[in-house]
Amino acid sequence: MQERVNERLEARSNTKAQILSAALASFGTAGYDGTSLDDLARGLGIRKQTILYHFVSKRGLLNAVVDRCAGDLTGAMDEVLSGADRDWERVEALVRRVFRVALEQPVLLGLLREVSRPGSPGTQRLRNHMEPMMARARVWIEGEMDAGRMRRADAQLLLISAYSTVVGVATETEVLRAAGIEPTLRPVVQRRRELLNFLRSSLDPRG
Amino acid sequence: MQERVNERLEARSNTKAQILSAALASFGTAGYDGTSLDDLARGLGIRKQTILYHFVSKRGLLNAVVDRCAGDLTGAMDEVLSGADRDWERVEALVRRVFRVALEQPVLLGLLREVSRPGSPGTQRLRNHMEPMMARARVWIEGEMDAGRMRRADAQLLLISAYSTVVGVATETEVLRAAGIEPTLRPVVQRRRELLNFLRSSLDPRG
DNA sequence: CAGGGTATTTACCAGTTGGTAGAGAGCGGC
DNA sequence: GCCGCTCTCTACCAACTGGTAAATACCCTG
Repeated sequence: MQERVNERLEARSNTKAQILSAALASFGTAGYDGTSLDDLARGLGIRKQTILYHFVSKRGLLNAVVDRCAGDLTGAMDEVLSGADRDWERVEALVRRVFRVALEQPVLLGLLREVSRPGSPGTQRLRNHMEPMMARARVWIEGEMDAGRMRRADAQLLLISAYSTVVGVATETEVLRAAGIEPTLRPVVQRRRELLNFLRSSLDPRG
Repeated sequence: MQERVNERLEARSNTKAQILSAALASFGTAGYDGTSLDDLARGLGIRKQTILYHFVSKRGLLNAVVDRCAGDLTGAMDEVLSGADRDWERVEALVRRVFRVALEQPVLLGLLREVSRPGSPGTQRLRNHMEPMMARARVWIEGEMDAGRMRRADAQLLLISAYSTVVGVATETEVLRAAGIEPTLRPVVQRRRELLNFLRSSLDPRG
């Protein structure tokens, strides 16, 4: 009995999850306006109304996609902020963890890029998700500064710079592909190193 | 008589130029798909068909906008590459000149961002414009390397990294605004400094 | 088997999209 | 005065957009 119920729940979340991941890919590559619900449905072999049944409206679909991505990101950050790493090691772990998400889910970067555009629907929603996490990171960093374990700097500006670097990776990957270069890890790793260097020189008291 | 002709030519290029700059702003902020010709025309107090008369199709309008922006960029780079600066000074002048364009025309950054998206119409056209200039810069840099005036490095990857940084400035400015921070020059200048540091450490033989 | 929730479908719609056809206005040259 | 060129307009359209309403298939429970 319970087994049956699980089966149905799985089936439900299967369709819903498929829509969600297809929408993520489409929003991230073609953009919100460039995504048509009809095309999306056709690609999945279903009817558009099935999408609307699960997500009410196109906007609702975007919200769900943003929620999922923001969850992945804040989840990853949360993991590190609840972990054992301390001081500079924690900053480094944070950066590496976020980059790992980006590498595992390249489409997520595309969405982040799309949704970072001012005036884009979803910007506000993403911000609502990220703000508490950013505030938490900021408070922690400023605490470290007060304790003398990190050099004094504008924490918020630092965070924004880091965020931009991550989103910039998306752009760079695309430019690489446009330039006819097979996307490799190299530039991404280089970006990560640059960011770490920048943060170290700004924060690490030994730096 | 000639005066009259000039008047008419001015009038023509006036309307056309107005459409062009309005389209640049709209494509750069709302995106290509998010831009409606009707809205664009309404904003200019003209009819959509006037736009289509001048640019044949929406795609043609985008092409014209991309052409203009690419012209501004390659023009600026050309200026430096034809200038008197040599060796590392020339690299620095190049970076500063491109950043100046970006600061003078923030909308241009928005378009660059929009058009950098893979699959976006206009990507190919932008590439066609930028490629010769990039190739020229690359050849020059590699020549400097061969002559021992610059340290050996992957010139193409360096150029792409630089390009991404410039486009990243657009993203960053937007993120700043989204974060409620009045956009100032500071982060832009900081990005420029970072890029220059990166290039110097990669290229300058003096370290 | 009857009833009820869940999921997916068909049928339909009003508004908007980019684009075509063609008329008219304003101008200089003959 | 009329022609021809450039420019802008009105009128119209087929295709597509996101979204509503309602029918139907499916499955579990009673």
